[in-house]
Amino acid sequence: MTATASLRANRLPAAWFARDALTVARELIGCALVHRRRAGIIVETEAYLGPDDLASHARFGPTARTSVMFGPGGISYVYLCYGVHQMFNIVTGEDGDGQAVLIRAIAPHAGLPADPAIGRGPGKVTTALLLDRAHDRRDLARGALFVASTELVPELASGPRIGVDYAGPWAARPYRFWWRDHPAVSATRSVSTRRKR
DNA sequence: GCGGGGATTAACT
DNA sequence: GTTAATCCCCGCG
Repeated sequence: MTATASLRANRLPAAWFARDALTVARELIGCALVHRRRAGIIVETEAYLGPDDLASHARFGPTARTSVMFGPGGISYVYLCYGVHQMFNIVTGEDGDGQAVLIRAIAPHAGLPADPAIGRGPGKVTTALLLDRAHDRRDLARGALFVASTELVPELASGPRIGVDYAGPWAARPYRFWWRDHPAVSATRSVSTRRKR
């Protein structure tokens, strides 16, 4: 059995994503993000809570681009940032919530060079896994793109999200989560820490 | 239509 | 620390 085939047996179902973005963002750390024969361990995420969250694309309500965020959890949301980089997000919560989690960094796991920089940063995540906007609105409960649980038990840290200084009071809230001291994390700024489970 | 800005990155100084 | 690359989306008219 190949590495990604065994991960497939641990694919997370749609119901796993039908929870609030903060919970999903925390619990995604240590899970595997898999696309075809490539897989990375998620080591950094950010939660975006809904239309009230002034850092979120959902702040304008559903639009042609962001309507997927207002659907049920477990669907991908991929968009282009700065005209250059593709960002991979997972919609969470119930239909109508507008919540999502951005995957900011992965550590190489299968089918990738053993270089911690390969998935360090949100634009690098999509490059490493060969994802682009063609993978927008995919159902992660089916198909070649999915998330799988692992036996890993990361030590979690949290702090403010990156690059959202325009979001007023929302900018400082600790909605970013990462695997503490992991070499594949894109920034090392630490505000608080806690242990998983 | 038009204009401003952004959930970034790498390659500078 | 600063900046260029590069383009779609959104809000407004």
